[in-house]
Amino acid sequence: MATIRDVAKAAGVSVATVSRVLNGDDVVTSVTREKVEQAVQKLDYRPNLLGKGLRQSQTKKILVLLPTISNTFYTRIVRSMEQEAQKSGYSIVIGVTHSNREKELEYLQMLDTRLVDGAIFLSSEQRKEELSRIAQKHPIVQCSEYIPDAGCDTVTIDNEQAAYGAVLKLIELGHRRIAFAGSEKPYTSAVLREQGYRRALKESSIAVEEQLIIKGDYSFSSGSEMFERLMQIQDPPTAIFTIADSIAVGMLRASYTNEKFQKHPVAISGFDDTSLAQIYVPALSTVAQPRREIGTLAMQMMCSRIADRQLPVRFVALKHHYIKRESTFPPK
Amino acid sequence: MATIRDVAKAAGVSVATVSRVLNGDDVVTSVTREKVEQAVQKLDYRPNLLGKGLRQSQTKKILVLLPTISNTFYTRIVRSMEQEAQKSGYSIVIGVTHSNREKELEYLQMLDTRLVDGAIFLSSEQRKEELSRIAQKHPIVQCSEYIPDAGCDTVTIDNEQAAYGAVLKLIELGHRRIAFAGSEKPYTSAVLREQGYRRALKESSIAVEEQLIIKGDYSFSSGSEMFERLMQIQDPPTAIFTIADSIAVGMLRASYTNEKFQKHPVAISGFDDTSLAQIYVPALSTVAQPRREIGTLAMQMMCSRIADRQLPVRFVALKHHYIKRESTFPPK
DNA sequence: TTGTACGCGTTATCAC
DNA sequence: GTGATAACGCGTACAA
Repeated sequence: MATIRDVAKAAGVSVATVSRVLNGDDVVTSVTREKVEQAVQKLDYRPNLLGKGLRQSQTKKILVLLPTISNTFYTRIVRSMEQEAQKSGYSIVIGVTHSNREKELEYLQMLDTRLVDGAIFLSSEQRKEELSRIAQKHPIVQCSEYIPDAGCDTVTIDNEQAAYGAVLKLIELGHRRIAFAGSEKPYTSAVLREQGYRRALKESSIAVEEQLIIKGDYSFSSGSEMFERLMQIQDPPTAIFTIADSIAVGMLRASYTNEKFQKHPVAISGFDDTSLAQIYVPALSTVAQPRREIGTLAMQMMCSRIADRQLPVRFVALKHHYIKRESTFPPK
Repeated sequence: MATIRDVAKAAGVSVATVSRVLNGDDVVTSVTREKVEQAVQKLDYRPNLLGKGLRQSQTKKILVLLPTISNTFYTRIVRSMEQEAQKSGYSIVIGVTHSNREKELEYLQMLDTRLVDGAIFLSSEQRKEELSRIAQKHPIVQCSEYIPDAGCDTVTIDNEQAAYGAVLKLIELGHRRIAFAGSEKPYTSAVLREQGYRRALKESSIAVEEQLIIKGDYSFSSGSEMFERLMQIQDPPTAIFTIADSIAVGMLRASYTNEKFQKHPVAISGFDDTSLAQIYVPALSTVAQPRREIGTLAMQMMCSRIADRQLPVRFVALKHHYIKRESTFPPK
């Protein structure tokens, strides 16, 4: 591959001049500029970003860390990040961590090794202290899922309030026995959503029954299993609030499979409004996060953080909204 | 951040020695090694990959280009790529192209600019000539979706045969009026699947009716629309072969929404065995690709290609298999 | 066994 | 307006 020196030679100028043309320095005369551009064209020259990055200590790449790509919740967030990044001359690359702490650290090496200028977490398995330490050294933004007080910029929603509102909708429909299906792992969003669930019940003078609170992971099959478990309780719930669409869909699947429940369907509420929610039968009532805004703001935070490392740490909670579809109805 | 020079100074040795320790050169005595390692520890030193990459002309990163992350079909492929890459000291980063040619080219710049050592396409919007040109300059592998004769290594399945087999299953169930729902864009897989569909009909002495062959994109809504269109035909099909689970699910959704079809359901066959297929109601009959093997082999091809650019171009088609579930049944 | 010095490709600071 | 040259951080041939 051609280097800047080759171009300089071909154009009969110095490498300095080539660099100036490449970077739009307007001191060069149009004649020399023309010569250089022709040489660039002819040699199909592309600047080596390693050399450039080495010199400038930046590569204009942002690393976006996803726990998995199998959740369509991330699609629009990532897309809006991309668009926002482009405005500032950045582009993004994605690392998939599979919720594995080692894998995460491996990807974060790209910060130390200067391959990327910053990293945005959609979810993290790090401890608060570790994350805080990393954020001290590098531009880090947390997006949607987050670890509290980790000393890095965060954009999310009010998970407690969102869950509270969703459970209230079930109560308004007439439900009194409402189960909570959450996460074994204490993700912040999961913890807060449970708190919202509990508050909604309490404020409606409904006793919180610990046996109606069960936990698993975010897979369809976990949802199915949790459903079976709940239905084995003597006096099963008439409604279930879940912390994820995937769990809710797993439950709906289980309720369909088991004929016993087809005549007395259970109201099920999801979370995140993934593409699954509208396409499933029955369509899922769920909480929608402003994905576009979340992604855009996260990237804005990243860019401003890179521009000024001394900025105070910011925490923003954007507005969610509830979407009523077919999977919630009055108790039968 | 500390540089190799800082480490050298702290350890009281030369940068050369530090470099040797870092890269496991066994000529250094254990005493000096110890000194260096302690200095590395103390300064929390991480080699700058830009410097290293500049020197060695490689970054040990592979770019994986996805058209979208909202298709769970890619999840396992990407994961097996990761695992295979790790064996050779590589790691992967993902670029999402949104099936946009410009975006693709933008990401491919990372090859020219030396940020990654190779790129694997899960789908490409480039023309054959352009792709061929790029593959001449850089290690390129096509995976699953591909452009024929583009002069780059390819791992996929026999799409024609897979479609042929799936349509045959419908014929065996007794269907004679079988529709084909494909893609407006002439993706290789889509074209081949249509050929397989046509061959299955012909070999079963069923006339191919062009009005039963319709096309759209891969979205749920496109699937729904295509279903509506097919059902408006005077003598509608009793079965539909689709080239993607997403299309099939969109169709099932539409058939549920429209009460007219609930009593005379249409058999629908999907493609790819995404996570949706087993969770949907009815569960989807579909063609499964060996995702793990596809991803593993693609990465093996990449690594061997990097090791030897002169290797002959390879094309491998792995074995698919058909999965019968609830969405296909005899005509009613 | 270890150190010196050069080069990888680029940008930026000087002179001219 | 342009050119020579010193960095950036690293690996390695060569010398010691």
